[in-house]
Amino acid sequence: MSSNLSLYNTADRKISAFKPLVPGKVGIYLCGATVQAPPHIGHIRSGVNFDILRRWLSVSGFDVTFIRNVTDIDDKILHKAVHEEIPWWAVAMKYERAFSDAYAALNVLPPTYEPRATGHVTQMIQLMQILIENGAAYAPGNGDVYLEVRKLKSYLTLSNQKLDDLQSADDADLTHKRDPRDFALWKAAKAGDPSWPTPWGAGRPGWHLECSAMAQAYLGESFDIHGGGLDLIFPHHENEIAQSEAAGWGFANIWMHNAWVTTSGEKMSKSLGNSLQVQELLKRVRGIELRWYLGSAHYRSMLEFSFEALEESSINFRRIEAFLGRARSLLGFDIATSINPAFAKAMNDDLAVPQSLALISEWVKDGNNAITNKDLKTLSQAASDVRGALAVLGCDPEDLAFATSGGITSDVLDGLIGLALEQRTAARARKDFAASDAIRDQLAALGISIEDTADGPRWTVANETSK
RNA sequence: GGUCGGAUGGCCGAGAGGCGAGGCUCAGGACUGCAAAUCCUGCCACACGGGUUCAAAUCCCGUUCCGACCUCCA
Repeated sequence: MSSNLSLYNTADRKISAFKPLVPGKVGIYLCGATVQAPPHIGHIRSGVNFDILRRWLSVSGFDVTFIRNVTDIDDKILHKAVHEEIPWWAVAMKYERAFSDAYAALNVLPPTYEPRATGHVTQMIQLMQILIENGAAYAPGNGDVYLEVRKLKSYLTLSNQKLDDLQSADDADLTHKRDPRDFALWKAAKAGDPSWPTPWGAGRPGWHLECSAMAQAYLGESFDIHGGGLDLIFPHHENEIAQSEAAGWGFANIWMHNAWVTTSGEKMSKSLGNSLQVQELLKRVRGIELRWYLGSAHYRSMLEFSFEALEESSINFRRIEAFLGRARSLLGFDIATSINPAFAKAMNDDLAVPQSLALISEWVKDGNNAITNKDLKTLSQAASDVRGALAVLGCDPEDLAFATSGGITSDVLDGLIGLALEQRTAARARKDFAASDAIRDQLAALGISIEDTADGPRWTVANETSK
């Protein structure tokens, strides 16, 4: 198996050939959600972008182990628990479910493993033990444990900053810290908060520790790719690197970061209220359409959100979907999936999805022409190239993840609508267009659109969400 | 103050020295009883000022504007 994949690495800000640590295998760790609110499209864009990476690696022949964690304990969750008057773990479960539902609706594959922070306290304690033994971390005795960043031989290499240039935090408390920039691996228990016992006192994990511990637990001391949103570069990923390298681990080879969904040029703001939550947008467009939109820009480019752009993108997708529907009925068999070399070349170039979309448009055009020309060979190839590309992008309309109704069988529907269409065809034959148009209008009122083709009428059910 | 990124046609969105990616919208045309779908044609953009080059959206210098991060963040 060989791959020509090149990826951009935040660490050196260059695109380089991807070389897995173990030939044929790839380990990926993606920072997942802190489950303290329902997911918005920014969260899910990250999920979609890395899902495309994962699917492409799999299609390229790699055996992929994909880890995406759940941060189920942190300050915000505790605050929310007080606010919602339910236990902290109930808050975490509630929003973890909301994320899982959103991922599923957009056909983001479940990770190979999806570890929760609270399930890996043992690994975190082990890591802290190593760090303290190595002299990299210290426990001042109050139950906190800190990493001493001044002692690190290299720190802030990912964000290319200098320790002394950082603005110091307003709330830096030097009661226990040796340096204001030392960060907490472990936080001493406060009254009423959940805590776990450790050799240094009871407490709960700091944000950064969990990822180092869980990445090592599932992927080993060194692994291939670590991903997350741009904003995680500092401090989160810097601190993960600090912890893991201070423990003597090689950690991540490649760092990949997805860009924002922006509104009016700015990082998505809360001023839009709940309207950009995944569940809200799914009332406007189908999951497959939302995914197509979120995946359509390059993962390192800002995606400027607007409802208009979302709608336009959906129209574009429906055109492709309609083509596959026509191709399938014309060919009379299920369309295969094939990987066109041009598509592979684009995807291998740091996941050039926008280029891939241009290719798909070309193939759809070729395929439509082939339908006109009754060139089934060209049609078959175009359709399978389109479907193969859509599958990698997670937008294959045939994917069971997007299956709609299992109710009335299509045979029954086809028969019923066929009856109406026979009447209409008869009316048209005798030039009774008033009657034929009436039938078409009545079907349209039911959400069924009719297209007259050279081979007779075709019907499709309009999308419930797009009428 | 430090670090990082951005500005491309009506809109979205690629490209990173040389044929105007692609989509959406709009206009015209073909096909059609009409419609729909499809196809064809058109709409010649790269923040500003200099420079390098036979050739610059792309490289260099300068300027303006916008944004992200600096210990809560996808």
